[in-house]
Amino acid sequence: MTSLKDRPSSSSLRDEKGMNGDPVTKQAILANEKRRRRRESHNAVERRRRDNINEKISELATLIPECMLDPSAPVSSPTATDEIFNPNNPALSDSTASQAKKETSEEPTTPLEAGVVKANKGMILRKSVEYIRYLQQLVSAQANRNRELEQALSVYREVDDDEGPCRRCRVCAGADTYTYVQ
Amino acid sequence: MTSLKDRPSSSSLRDEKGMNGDPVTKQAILANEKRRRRRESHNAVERRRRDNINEKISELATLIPECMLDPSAPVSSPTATDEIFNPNNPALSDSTASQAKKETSEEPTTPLEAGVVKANKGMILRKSVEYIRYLQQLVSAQANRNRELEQALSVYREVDDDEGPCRRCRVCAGADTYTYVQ
DNA sequence: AGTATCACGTGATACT
DNA sequence: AGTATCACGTGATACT
Repeated sequence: MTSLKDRPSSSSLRDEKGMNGDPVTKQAILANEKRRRRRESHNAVERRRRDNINEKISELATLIPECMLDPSAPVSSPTATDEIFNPNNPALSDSTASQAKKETSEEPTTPLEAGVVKANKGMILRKSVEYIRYLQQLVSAQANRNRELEQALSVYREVDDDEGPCRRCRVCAGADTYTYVQ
Repeated sequence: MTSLKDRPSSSSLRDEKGMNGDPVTKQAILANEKRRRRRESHNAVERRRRDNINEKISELATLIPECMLDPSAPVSSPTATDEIFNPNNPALSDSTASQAKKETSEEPTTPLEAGVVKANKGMILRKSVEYIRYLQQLVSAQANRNRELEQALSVYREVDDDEGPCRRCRVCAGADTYTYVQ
């Protein structure tokens, strides 16, 4: 439907320099002009929106650690809390200087076996979701660990708070001479 | 350019049931048919891609804490490491049950002063970038804090490591009955 | 030839 | 009427 919209924009009419005073023609020209301006404005707005979104996606791509983009990344199950402290884990390597993808090409190997997949938008968004989940779990685990440590410390330190400077702790520090009933 | 592409798809021709054997017509019909199928396939592919991207963006929206979506969010400077442990900070409230945006409307207030902005794609992506940066800083700060605590603990515990199980620590743990030489 | 990617322009729609 | 949002279809393009 709306098959009459693709009229060649009447530029050929306008260039027909007679500029005849036919009111119908003039009206049509004006209407077309108006539509043209509105259309172009609309296109500009849309292009800005598009660029903004793309810019943000590119920014996301720079934030997720590069090792998350490279391999096939087997869609880690969202409840992998155990692996959080695994040393060869993909986060916090640096996250400020990344990206690049230089690939000094020597042979035309298929990009699949090279491990570089050029980072689709879909890929980037998928990895962003994954990364946020990972970071959230990491923060949570660290908070737990922190609480444990704080509590363990408080065991030593609460004496200090209650009774002035902790002598027992000092004893612990110089532990070669402690005496203790069983 | 390409103003001849919008031909009405020849459905009117095909319905002209004569099915005349004109080879030119038949060829044109076949070509159109082929183009139509390719176009529709292409559209389906593109729609799938679009849906995937939109799904991921919606997923991101569920991950970022809702308080980051609501207010005007003054584009926090990326070097705000000091505020990381500020208690009224936008992360880790729950992050599993969020979103919603119910807004039991009473008066037609302008959405700007209501603090609900309906979450554009651009908004979601912007906030995702912000949130990842925030989480990265938080993880880093927590790691530092953890190292401090571990070290502080090691001051007390290195004795234990040297001389077997720490008895003194057990005394500390049951600290209400401890006897202690002034 | 099939199956992806992307940017683009456009109509529908909403808020100002 | 201006300024946004969105989904859609389409051509260009690439890899298989």
